[in-house]
Amino acid sequence: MEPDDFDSEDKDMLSWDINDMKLPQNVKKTDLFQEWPDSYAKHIYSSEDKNAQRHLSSWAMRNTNNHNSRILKKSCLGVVVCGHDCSAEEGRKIYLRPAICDKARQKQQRKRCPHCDGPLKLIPCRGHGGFPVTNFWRHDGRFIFFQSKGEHDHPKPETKLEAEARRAMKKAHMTSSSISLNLKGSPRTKSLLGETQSQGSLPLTWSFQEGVQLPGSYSGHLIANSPQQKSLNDCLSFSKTYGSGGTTDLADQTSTLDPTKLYEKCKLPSSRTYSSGDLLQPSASGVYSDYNDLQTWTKNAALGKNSLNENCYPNYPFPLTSWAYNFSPSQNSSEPFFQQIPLESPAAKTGCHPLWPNPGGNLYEEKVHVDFNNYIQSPPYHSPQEDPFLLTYASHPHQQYSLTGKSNKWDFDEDMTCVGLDHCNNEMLLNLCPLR
DNA sequence: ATCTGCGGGTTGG
DNA sequence: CCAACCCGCAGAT
Repeated sequence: MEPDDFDSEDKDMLSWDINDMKLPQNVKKTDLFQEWPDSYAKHIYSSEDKNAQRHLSSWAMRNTNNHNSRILKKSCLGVVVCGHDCSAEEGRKIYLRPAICDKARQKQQRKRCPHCDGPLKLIPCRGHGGFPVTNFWRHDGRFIFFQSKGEHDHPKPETKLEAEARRAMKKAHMTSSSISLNLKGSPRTKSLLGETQSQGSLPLTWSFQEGVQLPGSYSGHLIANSPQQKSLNDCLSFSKTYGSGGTTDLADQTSTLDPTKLYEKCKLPSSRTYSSGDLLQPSASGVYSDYNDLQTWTKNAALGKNSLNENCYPNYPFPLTSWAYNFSPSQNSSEPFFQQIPLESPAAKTGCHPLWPNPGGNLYEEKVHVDFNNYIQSPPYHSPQEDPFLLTYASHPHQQYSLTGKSNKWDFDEDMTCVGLDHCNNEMLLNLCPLR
């Protein structure tokens, strides 16, 4: 707050390097957790920040041995795309999250595209001098220092939450498969089910926007009353939508899914109460500190894209995953915060919202909704990198990243070769403080 | 079944 | 010496 301090503070915040013997300890202001750090970013988080404690990132980061127990190093695995570059409805592409574990990744690559059944291709990250982008985490004193090296040269994969949500969905589908057969069995639906069962990958490519609209304004409901029920329905509608293009009629299926299970993980953050005003309160958390973000948000809202949904997710408590992150909303200035938010957990992605009580805080354990988005996605205004999932909305061709064949930005030169690589581990969660 | 972190070990610059 | 990576182990989900 005081200008003077600010300057010196700023310097401290930027002049350090993760390898320095001593890292600044006079940090007055810690950063809000960044879900999609990119481009040589540096952040100083509070040691209380759960997301930081878990070394989370929405990029698929695997653990890398740097033979330094004090500094945790992780490298990016890139993103898994359809080898046939298929597009779901509306031009959406599929960007799956590479499994972190080598074995799981190999297995994943043997699976087929959830949409066209084509082969899956791993686009490796080469954003750091041809090597994967690396992230470093170091716990020191009351802070957790984060440093990123390199700039991701591929689309964002679905987040961990989204991937979990997918799995959950799949499970739900399996569970209710018998029923579903009777359900509206549109061709689409059927095929999806089949895929799901045989492939294990996401079943669908649903359209996020259509399917996920939150009912109404989000603001009020963030916490609303029976969010769970609602969300469940929403969730279901997703899948259904995907199949029929409809929207909410999954509710009827809901009952078949064993809501109990779905909700297990989905407790809404009951303790938190957010008022609609929270959404735009940048100051409180710094969330919307970025004017552009706000602008974008506004724009979306105007467009009727339910920005909330996209950005903040309203209340969708989608049961599928545990959402746990509380990312701060404003990410790199380059990322509009809504990038992916569409289906993803709102929280997860952007951090924007009301559901998060304290942006740097830990929501971590809350669970949430789902994010299907990843899978396919299409957020309109992002830059390629920003969109994790899929990206393209036909209607918003601007930044699509289509991986079209070889002309794409990402050339899969390695075509399937990449598939073979793997390593294991990485990304986020857990490690509550290993690094000393 | 996976994720995540650790650490031994190899390879190439 | 450093960086990238492979591999297996162990604890936690």
